[in-house]
Amino acid sequence: MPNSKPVISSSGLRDEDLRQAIELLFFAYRDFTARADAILAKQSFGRAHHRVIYFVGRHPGITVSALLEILGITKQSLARVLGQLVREHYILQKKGTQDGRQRLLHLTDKGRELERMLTTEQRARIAAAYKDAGPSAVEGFRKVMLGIMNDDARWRFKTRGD
Amino acid sequence: MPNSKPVISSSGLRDEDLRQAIELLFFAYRDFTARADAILAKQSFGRAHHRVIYFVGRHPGITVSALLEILGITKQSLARVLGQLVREHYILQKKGTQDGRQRLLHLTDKGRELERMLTTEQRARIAAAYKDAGPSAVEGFRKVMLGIMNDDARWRFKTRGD
DNA sequence: AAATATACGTCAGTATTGTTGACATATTAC
DNA sequence: GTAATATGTCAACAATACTGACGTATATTT
Repeated sequence: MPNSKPVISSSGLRDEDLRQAIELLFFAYRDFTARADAILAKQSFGRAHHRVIYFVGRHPGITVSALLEILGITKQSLARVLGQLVREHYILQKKGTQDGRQRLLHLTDKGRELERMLTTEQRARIAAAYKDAGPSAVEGFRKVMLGIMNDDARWRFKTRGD
Repeated sequence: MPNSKPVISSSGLRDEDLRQAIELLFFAYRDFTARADAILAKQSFGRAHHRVIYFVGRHPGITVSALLEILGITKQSLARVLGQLVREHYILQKKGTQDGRQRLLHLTDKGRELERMLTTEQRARIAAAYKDAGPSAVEGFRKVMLGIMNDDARWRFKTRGD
């Protein structure tokens, strides 16, 4: 006799498949971040520092408030991490020319070097997975990931590369 | 003239694509976990409680050490959260019959109810993304996610559903 | 020019989740 | 009987997040 009847949720998809997706996200994310965390620990930085370094590197001249929105954390939470990175010269703040209230964030050479160290490992991991899976799988991966995130985050990707 | 020459990494993949993947992971995971966190906060539980509830629900009778390996945290970290869930009757511990040292973990009805509350939202999110993306995209998503995680985690999926 | 809004910083207190390290107990394996 | 294993527990600490309140500089509005 069959193992058991597949449970079909109201969406018409098998419950098992949906649960598997939850776990794919959990394990992929857990392992994806683990190595960078280890590197960071050596400099007594944490994952939060990594994220700041990453997004400042990605968007040179980003404002503090834009960074806050990306990270989805509070000003006070960011302040501790960002303050550290600025004091230790990983990040440089430049007063905005158009709007003098803004503090535009840039990586220093030191910051860029750390950023490279951290993401090299992650990029290699992605590259291996992409090569193994093949281009059409990558396209599917992108579609599903975009579908999972909120609308706000989604159009961050729509304006690029597509 | 063209925007700029695409940077090709040593893997033969465009650097931009690899960076985009990093961000897809970040935003999808961030938004995926956000709602459940909100529900949990109302019961003064956190994400750690969710993960324990989830994996015990997924693997009834799981041992403490197996759970520790899945979660990738220390015994002491788990103890606080698990102890709470046991004291408040979300999880039941049964002494192992084969090995009397083991404490096999099970959800109670109360625990199952909380589990359902938490994952209903997440399953709906996945279901919507899957439906939108289509079956072949889902297959690609699975391939890439499996490629991203470590080998240990990967064969957790190989024995099921495939 | 004065009032208001915005961008950013900072202080203080608290919760959650994770870590190390050390030690205790029950049970199984040799 | 001794050693290994599965689990629990105490204590101290660090990272990351939160809320709430207040301060300062600059822009915008009236």
